[in-house]
Amino acid sequence: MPKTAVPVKPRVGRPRKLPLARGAAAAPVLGRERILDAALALIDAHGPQAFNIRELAAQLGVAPAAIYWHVPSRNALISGAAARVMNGVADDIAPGRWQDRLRALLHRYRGMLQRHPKLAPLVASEMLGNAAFDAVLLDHVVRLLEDAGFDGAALVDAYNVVIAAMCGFATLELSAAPAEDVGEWEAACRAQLARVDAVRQPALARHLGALENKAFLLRWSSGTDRPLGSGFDAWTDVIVRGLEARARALRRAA
Amino acid sequence: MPKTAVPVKPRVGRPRKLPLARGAAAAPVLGRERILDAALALIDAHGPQAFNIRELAAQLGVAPAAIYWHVPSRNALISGAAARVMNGVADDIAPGRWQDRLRALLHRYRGMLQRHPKLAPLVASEMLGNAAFDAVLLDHVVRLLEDAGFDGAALVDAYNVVIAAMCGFATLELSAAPAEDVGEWEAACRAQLARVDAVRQPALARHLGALENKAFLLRWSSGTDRPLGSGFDAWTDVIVRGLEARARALRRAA
DNA sequence: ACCTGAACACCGTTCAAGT
DNA sequence: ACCTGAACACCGTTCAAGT
Repeated sequence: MPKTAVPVKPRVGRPRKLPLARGAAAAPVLGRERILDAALALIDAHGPQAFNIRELAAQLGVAPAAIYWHVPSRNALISGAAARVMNGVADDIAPGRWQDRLRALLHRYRGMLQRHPKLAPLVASEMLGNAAFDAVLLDHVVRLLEDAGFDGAALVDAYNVVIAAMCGFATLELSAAPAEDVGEWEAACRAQLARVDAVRQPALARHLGALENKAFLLRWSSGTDRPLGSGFDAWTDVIVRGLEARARALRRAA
Repeated sequence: MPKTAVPVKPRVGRPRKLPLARGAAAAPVLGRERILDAALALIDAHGPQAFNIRELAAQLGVAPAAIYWHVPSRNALISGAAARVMNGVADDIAPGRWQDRLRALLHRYRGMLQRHPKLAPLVASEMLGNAAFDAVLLDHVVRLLEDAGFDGAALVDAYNVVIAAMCGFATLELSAAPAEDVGEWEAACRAQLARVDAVRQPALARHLGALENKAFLLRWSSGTDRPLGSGFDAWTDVIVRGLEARARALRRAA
């Protein structure tokens, strides 16, 4: 939501840190790092929708306009906070079979989202919107796909599969319900469940008891309250087995 | 971003359509349907971030406040528009092997997002946030999983896998880059690519040419301009093969 | 270099009042 | 029942001015 007071305006841009004049030390009370830390804390607490610069400034004991000397926009703050969370997902992944490394990667990503669930609906889009990707992560992915036997165009496709697999399940699992009304939301979900027609949706009706509050679109608790652990294990299992089978099939065709 | 003028206020609620008094026909110029149509058109055009009620009202030739007689909030408008897009994804899926039906489902969902790419970053979260799920879709999913041999808790897990698979790839593929600056964005991406270190990220560097602008996190064109068709085919292939293999493994263990 | 005060141009939402 | 006018309480962002 870009609301510009004056539509036509030169960009702000990051200030380049000039070396301090010797002796004259102007204590930099704010600084980009401190701002991003505080922004991440606020977003973790109330979600990106409710995040606003005036509260951030108050939290930092500073005038709202001060933020803009270090960061060009609210969006950049959200992206920056998301990037800070993303970085390091792929560090310290133990060597081993490519299957195990892939599983470790998926678990790492999910763990990161579990620590920052409010970011779940954003990370996918922010990941793309962020030119600052984690090169270590991508190198890991490419290497494990080489080990799996992919190459050339097939490796590119498999790479996209892995990235999508990384984001896919965890994002859905941890995206929270609308925080507006708690009980009202649960009631609406239960009402929908009760409306399932055993005649028109027989298969669904058969398994409704098992699915209730444990399945996407049929649950009201979020992934933070009720983790879908076995579902996530199934997810990694399907991805790994699928990549194995596809690699075999491609090798056979070649 | 709930900004309430008066924080404590009773809810608005949907108006119940009373039968018109005979003769006295007050032409209902607005109506929930017409509003949602216009809202969807605006969101398709400029994205959910830029969507605002005042423009919607202007588009409908009406005062902004008039909207609130039919719809309780801006969020409800976005959810409603998203729901309208979602509905019917699973209609007219041809009978056949469960593998083919699953593939058809994934293609349907992607096709829907391709027609409404601006909704891509939302649909996942709106799907969850929306108590009005598409029962036909869910019944389809459960039925094909029964046919694949899943049952009980394993079926619940597999169900979650299928839903995540449906949203996973297409959402990433069609989530657009920040619309702010076009060329600047591409330049930033290219700069990142150039910064990949052949020594520290050797595997990534080896395939960088093939990945450039064709892979998640390494592309600047969106899925609307450059569809990742072969990547999506790989995705469905991996999911189907993975589910096949998992079903076999579970059967063997039982 | 870094921050403040005050303003501008927007918002979503409400409320009384009209018809 | 349905819509308008006008207001309220917020926003992000800018700009001149301070230090």
